[in-house]
Amino acid sequence: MSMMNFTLKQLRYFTVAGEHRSVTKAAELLYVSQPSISSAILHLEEVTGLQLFIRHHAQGLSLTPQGQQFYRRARKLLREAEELSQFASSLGSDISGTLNIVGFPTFTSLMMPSLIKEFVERYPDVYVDCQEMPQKELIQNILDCNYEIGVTYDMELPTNIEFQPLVSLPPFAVVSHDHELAQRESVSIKELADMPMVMLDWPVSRQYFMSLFISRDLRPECRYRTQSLTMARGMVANGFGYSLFNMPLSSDMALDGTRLKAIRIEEELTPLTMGVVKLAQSRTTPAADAFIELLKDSVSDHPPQKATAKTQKISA
Amino acid sequence: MSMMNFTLKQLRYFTVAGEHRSVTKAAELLYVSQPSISSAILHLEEVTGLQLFIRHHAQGLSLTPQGQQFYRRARKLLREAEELSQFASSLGSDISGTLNIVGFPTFTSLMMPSLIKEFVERYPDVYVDCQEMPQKELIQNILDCNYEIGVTYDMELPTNIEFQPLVSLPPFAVVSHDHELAQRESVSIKELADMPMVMLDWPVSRQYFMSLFISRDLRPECRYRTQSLTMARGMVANGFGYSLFNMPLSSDMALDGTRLKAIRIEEELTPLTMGVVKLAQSRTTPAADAFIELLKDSVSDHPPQKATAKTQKISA
DNA sequence: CGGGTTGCATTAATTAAACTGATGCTGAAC
DNA sequence: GTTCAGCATCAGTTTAATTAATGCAACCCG
Repeated sequence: MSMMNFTLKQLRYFTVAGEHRSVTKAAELLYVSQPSISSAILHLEEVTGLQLFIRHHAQGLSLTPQGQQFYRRARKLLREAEELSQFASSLGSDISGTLNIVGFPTFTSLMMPSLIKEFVERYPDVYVDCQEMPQKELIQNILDCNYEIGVTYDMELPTNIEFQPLVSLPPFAVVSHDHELAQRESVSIKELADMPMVMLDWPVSRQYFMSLFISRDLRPECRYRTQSLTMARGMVANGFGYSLFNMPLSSDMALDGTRLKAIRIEEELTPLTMGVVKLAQSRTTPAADAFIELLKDSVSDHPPQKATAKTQKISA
Repeated sequence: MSMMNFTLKQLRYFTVAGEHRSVTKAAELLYVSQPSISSAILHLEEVTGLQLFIRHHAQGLSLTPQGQQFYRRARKLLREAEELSQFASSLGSDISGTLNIVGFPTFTSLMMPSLIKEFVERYPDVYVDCQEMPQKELIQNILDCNYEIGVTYDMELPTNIEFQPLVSLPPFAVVSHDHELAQRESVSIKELADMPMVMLDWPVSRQYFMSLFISRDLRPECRYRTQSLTMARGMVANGFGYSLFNMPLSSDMALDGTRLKAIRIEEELTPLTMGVVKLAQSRTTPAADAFIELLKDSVSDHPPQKATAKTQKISA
């Protein structure tokens, strides 16, 4: 198999010789010796079995009819090789092509749509593919190079994943507007431990929320669990209990119209850090660099909350 | 200029490694050593400036997003190179492509249309380009390789033109149906010399017709000249004089309806030989070979006149 | 018609490139 | 922690490309 017994260089030598009807001229133009051209042509004639040129003694060459047909196709191939070469260099320098992003569910649905919109407006040559999925799967996809960058929490990351922190998200409590805590300005974690809790049950965030209690030798009254953020909001708003979030509420209304309220927690709890993950060993594409830059700008302009937030501010 | 710092072989090594996510596997499949694959990939990464693969220690490679994009284009180029290779081998073996023919005017208009029709019916993959032009120009075009084969007379041929005789065409006289010779079965060249003649004035045929007289120390009464065969027929049919032809009349009627008659010449005159010309040094394409074969068959089945014709038979 | 010229092919020697076997190195698996 | 898998590196070798010099055959010109 693989009958390509010729090289691009030989094709190039051949075409230039064909264009100028001269081996000698081609050698001059290509800055090589005349026998190099000659042998390239002979080699092509050898492997194709065609007579590509007629040699007019003392006055150059001319392409045979077969040679002309072969010439056209050879030129085409060389053009395409050149295009590949330019494509490769544009891949390394232009902000274009496809950018594959994967993000942690809550954050992604909340932040990415507007962010991607701004990004593609600024860089219209980029096509963005953005998916959301749980942490474990996300990391696996980054490891497998299915996605170039991920946007998620600094949790359960293997050593060969590089994490670039974007924003620090301390947890806060959420209650319904008629909850006993609704009028309080702040609440302690110790108080919360005795109240019924609605647990947002993502694989990694659950462990995090649990650790907030356990590190203080507390045990939350974890009465309800759900994997849906919308569901959790609804349950809290309907008075099932409080919940702990670390992404801003964005709206104080649950899907059924009942209302929520965010309450600061008095203790300084270890925040979750949201950031960009990628393979440590992989260079980023220009498109990914640009996206990360935009992400940083976006976070510093409109922080979901301040990176070092002591007090809690929830955007309406 | 010319940034193609890679070879087809390197692209091939790269793509196979990409497909199998393994340098080692690619080396096995391609029957080369593992460092060969490795260095090809490194070279490509060098010249493109891209990181094509991520090396997972002890468990192969995977293509980076950039690597995937480069891979697709590389595969495309390799496919096209393979196609070029196959195209070249089909050029040398298939009866297909374009066949350029050039012919001497009278013969071409008379014989080629039906011949080409039969040819393309038998070999539908061939596109035939057939032109007619005077001898000098025809030969120049053959020398310049603008046409692969020519169909013409064995006259004024340079040494590096190869001539393959097809049919011998002795000249005959043509007169109007009410000419004084019209009822004669034959006429001598000596008689004709004193009669008014209509000369078909092609560059080479004129010299030939003149030589028929001059070699016998005769001088024709060359009253009228024309470069148009149709015109010559018309003038003869209208009684301007006789003419000498060597291609069959094919029809005994001139364009205006007046009639012609062919008369055998008593002397055995040196015939013109019609044949195929091509560059001596050039191999013929399969299509040209097939065409020449058909030409030979056609001539031997329906000879314009017998190659050694003594008596004159004119097809209606 | 012969010497000079032109231009491709050939040759032999050189240089560059590709290839190989062996070894090193690093993370993964057990 | 030890072994294993798998890519990179190295040094030596084989192969291919390149070159300067020469050969050769037709064209050109006086």
